[in-house]
Amino acid sequence: MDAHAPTSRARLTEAAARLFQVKGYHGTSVAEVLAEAGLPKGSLYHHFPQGKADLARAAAALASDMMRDIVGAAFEPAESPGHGVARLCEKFARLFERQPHWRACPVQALLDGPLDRMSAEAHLQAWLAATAAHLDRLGDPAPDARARRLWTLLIGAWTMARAADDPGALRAVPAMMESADA
Amino acid sequence: MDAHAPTSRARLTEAAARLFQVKGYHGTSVAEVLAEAGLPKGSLYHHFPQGKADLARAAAALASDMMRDIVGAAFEPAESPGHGVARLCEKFARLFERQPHWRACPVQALLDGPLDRMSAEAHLQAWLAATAAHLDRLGDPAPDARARRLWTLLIGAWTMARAADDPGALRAVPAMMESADA
Amino acid sequence: MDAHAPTSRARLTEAAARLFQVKGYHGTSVAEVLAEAGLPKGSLYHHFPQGKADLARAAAALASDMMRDIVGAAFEPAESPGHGVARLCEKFARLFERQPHWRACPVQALLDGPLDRMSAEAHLQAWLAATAAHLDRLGDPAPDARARRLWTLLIGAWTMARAADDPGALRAVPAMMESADA
Amino acid sequence: MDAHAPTSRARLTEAAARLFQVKGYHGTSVAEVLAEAGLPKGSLYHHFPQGKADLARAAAALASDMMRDIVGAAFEPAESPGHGVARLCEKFARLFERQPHWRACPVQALLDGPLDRMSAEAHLQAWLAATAAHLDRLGDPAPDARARRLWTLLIGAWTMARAADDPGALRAVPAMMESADA
DNA sequence: CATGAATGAGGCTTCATTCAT
DNA sequence: TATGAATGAAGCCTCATTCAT
Repeated sequence: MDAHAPTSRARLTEAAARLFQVKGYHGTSVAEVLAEAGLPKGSLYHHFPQGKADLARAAAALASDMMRDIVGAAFEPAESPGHGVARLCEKFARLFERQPHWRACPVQALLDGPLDRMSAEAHLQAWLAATAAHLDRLGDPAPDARARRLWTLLIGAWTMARAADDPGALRAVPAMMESADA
Repeated sequence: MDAHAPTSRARLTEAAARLFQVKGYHGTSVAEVLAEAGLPKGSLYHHFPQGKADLARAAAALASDMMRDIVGAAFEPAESPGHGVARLCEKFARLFERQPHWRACPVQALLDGPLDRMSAEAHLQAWLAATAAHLDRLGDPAPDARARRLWTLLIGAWTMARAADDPGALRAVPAMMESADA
Repeated sequence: MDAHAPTSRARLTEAAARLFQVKGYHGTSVAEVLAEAGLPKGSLYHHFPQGKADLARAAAALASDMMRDIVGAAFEPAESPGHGVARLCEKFARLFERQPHWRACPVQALLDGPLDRMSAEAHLQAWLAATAAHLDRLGDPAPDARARRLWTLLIGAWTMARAADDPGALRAVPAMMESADA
Repeated sequence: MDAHAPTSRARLTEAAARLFQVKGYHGTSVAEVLAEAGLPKGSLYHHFPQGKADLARAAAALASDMMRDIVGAAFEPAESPGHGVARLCEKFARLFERQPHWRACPVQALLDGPLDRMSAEAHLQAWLAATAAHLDRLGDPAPDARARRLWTLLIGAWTMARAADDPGALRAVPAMMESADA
């Protein structure tokens, strides 16, 4: 009702998205999600009748929407495909540095837990499609292949960044996009 | 003791490596590991006094050794860096197709569970170093950068292959290594 | 208020009577009752301030009234005690066949849940008394004993019918009433 | 191992049989069963991997065996069918008086909870068969019909005894067996 | 009067681990 | 050494009920 205070459902979804991303679906208890959201025990099943699995689906949808927004915010002011790629990688590097739950690759969260593979792939394809659309708009001659290449590198780099506890791998992605020797 | 029949400890480690890779550390119960290994309930703590965490460390070490062997087997008969890369990607694609637990990216398993980040990175660095050594031997002018690029792409491609339920992404990696436009 | 459309209270009572009879008081949740009645979550406590226990009392009263009506409908057109008994047993057999919730013996429902034993016995005595009155009117020489005998057999036969998934036991009651050898 | 101290499994089964008979399957919590058996929380699933439903099956089997023993003990010393019937009813009346959990009709317990109908009927048929065998041995001319009649009356009488809080109904069964006018 | 949201106690079950044999 | 039994904390979920609107 109140547009300013987030609803209980939204708080649960946000808390779940954060926790599942860092600790995984099985590594996160619903009690933790409720505590993170600041809600009492019984309030989960009112908003998510299917329980934890429902929560995972909502969290994945939220993460997917956020990712689409981040891609949009990175590419919209860009003046060239390369500029957009650089902006996106830098955004991810800063998220990695500043927000603990962004240290885990958001794509991995889609593949853990009860989200069926088809839904996970649909989310991933949405990100690829959004990226390709921006690349196309900016004049990239092969937007689909470039988007796929970019995301392949991003996922791998994110995993390496996490293992190294350093966002350097994410910042190295633009150079890897430009040349075969980087 | 018997060098031909796998010992109980080895069977536990192998079962754990398989299960942790697919379902994650928190998604796998010790009961499942014991069932997969075909061993009785009480036998875990004889071989792994620290319990599940011990098992995770042993499983990671086993997976790491296997990966080093796979890299070696791919690069040793290779006649050029590109040939080695192609052989490695094809090996991974076939593992993905033929063995269910290889559908999950083996690097991800290092980042779940109680393995400390330093150990996970050490395993990953070992794979990078082994790959770089082979590339160097085969005459690659920038073996470290190429190894890093290869593994970044492999990790990303593996994740995409899993989401798509198709090893095509892994087979596309060699082309991505060669040119900035692939 | 509307005499033609059943009120919310009546729909709740009927739903509860049906469900408690089949699944028992503890086996039925208030959410199920509300769903069966097609009413929203919050509406129970407007009609039954004491909640589930209140509902159980109303359901028992409703079942008791229905039973008295069934006994009346069976015996009123009867031309002899035996005819009335036969009609009553046949009615029960048909209810058993046609309405799922009549597969469970209605007397059992009185003994589960928060209905105090005195109330349960009062309902049962009312059925016995109604039956005895009809038998007396039809000229039975020992109406009380015959009513008691009839209901003892009916309760047992109903239980057997349910276990056998066959109303035959109910249809066998009239013969058991007539002779010691049936 | 020790033949004198009942095993944990036996204590659980006995506790469950008692509690399910009085309070019903849904009205009894596993915590209550464990408390009644004097065992800690985790010990149920070691002996009954399927949990509460398994416990219900074991409890029904135990109750069924006990009933067969009671029937045997009543009829073996009997000198005639009528004598056996009288002894059985008196035994049940005394159980009703002396042991709280025998106030509930043991047949009803078979029809509550997860025991499938076929199993419930099998138990009931076993009691009928045991009773008929004894009646036959004692010279009853129609043992099957008489056994069926006896159990129909017993089940009904037990229910009435419970409602009345008085075992009189059970003690009235022999007379009902003998004559159509009782 | 009517209702969706909220609430926390308690339900059943699984867990990793320890113990007695 | 090897193992089935034991253990209780913690897991997810359902429950009957109350409340704010």
